[in-house]
Amino acid sequence: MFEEEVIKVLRKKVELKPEEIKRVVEIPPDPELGDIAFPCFILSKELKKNPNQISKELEQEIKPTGVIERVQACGPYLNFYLNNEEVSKIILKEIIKKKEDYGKGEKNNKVVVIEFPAPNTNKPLHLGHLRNMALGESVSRIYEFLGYTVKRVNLYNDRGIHICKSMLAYKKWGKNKEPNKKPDHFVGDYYVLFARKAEKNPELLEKAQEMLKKWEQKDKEVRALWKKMNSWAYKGFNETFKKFGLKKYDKNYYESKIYTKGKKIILNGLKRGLFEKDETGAVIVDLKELGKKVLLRSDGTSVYITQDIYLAKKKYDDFKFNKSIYVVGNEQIHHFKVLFKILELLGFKFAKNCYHLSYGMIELPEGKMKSREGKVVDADDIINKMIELAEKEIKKRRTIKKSEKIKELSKKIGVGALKYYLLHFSAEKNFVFNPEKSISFEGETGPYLMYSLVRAKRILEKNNEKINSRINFELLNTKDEILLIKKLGEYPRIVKKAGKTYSPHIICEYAFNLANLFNAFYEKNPVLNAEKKVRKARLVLVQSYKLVMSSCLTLLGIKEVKEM
RNA sequence: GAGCCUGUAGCGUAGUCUGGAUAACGCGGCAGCCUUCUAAGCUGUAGAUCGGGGGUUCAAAUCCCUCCAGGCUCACCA
Repeated sequence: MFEEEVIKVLRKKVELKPEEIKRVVEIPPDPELGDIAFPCFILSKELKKNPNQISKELEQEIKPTGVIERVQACGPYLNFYLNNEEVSKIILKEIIKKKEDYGKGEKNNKVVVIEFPAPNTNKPLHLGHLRNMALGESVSRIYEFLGYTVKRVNLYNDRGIHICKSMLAYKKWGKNKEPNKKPDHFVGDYYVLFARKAEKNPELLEKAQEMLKKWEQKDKEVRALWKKMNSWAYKGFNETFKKFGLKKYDKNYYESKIYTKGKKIILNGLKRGLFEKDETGAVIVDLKELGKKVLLRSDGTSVYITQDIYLAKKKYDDFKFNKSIYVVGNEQIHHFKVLFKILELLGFKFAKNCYHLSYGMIELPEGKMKSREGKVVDADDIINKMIELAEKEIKKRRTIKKSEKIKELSKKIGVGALKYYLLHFSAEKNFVFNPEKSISFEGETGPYLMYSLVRAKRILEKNNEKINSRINFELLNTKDEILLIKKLGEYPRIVKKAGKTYSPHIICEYAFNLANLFNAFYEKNPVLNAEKKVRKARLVLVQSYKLVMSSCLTLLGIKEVKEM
């Protein structure tokens, strides 16, 4: 917001359009070098002058006004120093006034549909799903914060050969048992059992195929078993969703209900000459550089992308979205390129508003995760392990007596640490997860953020004065205070950027830097014991920090604690 | 064979879109800081030919070309 002031001043002295100035002005690498810098390189060609000389001349010509306190040339850069008191006043007043709404976008009427994590119902969720969910939930929250209406949807891959495998194993060896553990794990055990048995008895696979046929023919018995086992899976998933802190889904889609749909759309496309039939009778589309793709098999049945085409349109019919986000791993990049291209070919205008938010694989120290071989990090296991570790940490550091309180705290801290860890990488990166080393509670972590917030809350709690922004802003004049305030001022811009690039990691980084500055401030600047006027001023700063950090944590899906 | 993604201190990352000031942060090293609002914290210090090589530019981690390494993918699996 201070950039505009600088642009205004520069426009009067420089033959550049405001957009051109806006493009080149930057924040100096070191606060000592000022608040905003104008690099003079772009002028040197036209004026045929050394940029160092230009900046010197501009320094002489420009007189400080308003929030601009000082203008100084430094080599080819013209550095603008802002008046700290003015800056503090503008930023802090805004935060205190808007409270939780600081940084929020205006409510707009745009709808964002976001789909995640789209699990298969034959086995429990794993660490990859948690990355997916952390991303999906955070991006949802960021968009809500920016003023959009967000519709969270899930797609259950609830039919197919993989489901029949667990079903068959249960039928053969399950003895009609009811789940004696978390029900999705119970189902998953039969999937693993099937894989083990099928190694020696290849005919089991044929049996599973037969079962799938029966399922398709709506065989009563098979369908009943299918319903039963899927309901176990859903029950288990919902527990995990809840434990991981996902908000409710607005709509669930089920592959079993849509897998034959979409055929109409394809046949219609065929009629319009968008697609063609090959010699076997299959409907295909030639997407040139993206390759060819079968849309209907020669026997007229649908393939996976057929239902995706249907679902994309269904989502549009259901929500009239302005944006449709798919949170899906990077192994499906090509699939989504193809899907979106086909939607475009079909003439759906919403095609250009579809976005594949892809993310990288998580590997284990010993290599890739493989669910069939049991080489996976199970979602529930890792969540529970994190909670246990958090509990250990609490007991190490604090003496809290109530075990209920410890439980609640360790849950929030453990899950918070996990979420921060999963979100702090940029999404496209693969990373190796080492259960022993990866997640810590110190340094750049979720608990670090939570802890700094606890410190702020504690100060506010112990204070019994009214906090209002009618203070003397000049009193907030230490280096720590000024840096913290300026960082707080960046928040609205940061959220916008995170939304635009679907990047929760930008919030992570910002929140960490902010907490870092707060901790530095906390260390050297006593609040409650300060002289009255200074105390009042610092309380406003602490309150502002609390509001912004709290907001960051919400966007990351991390729950706050009162103590830790 | 082709396409996409990744490669930055011992380790883990940000910065790359939109080129600019001494390449930023965490972990781990080393040296300090708890009679003061919770030390899950703070301060200082060492540590980098930004995968290699070329090019464009006044200026390249960032743009272009090429090579190397890892990952993902390339019509009737989901």
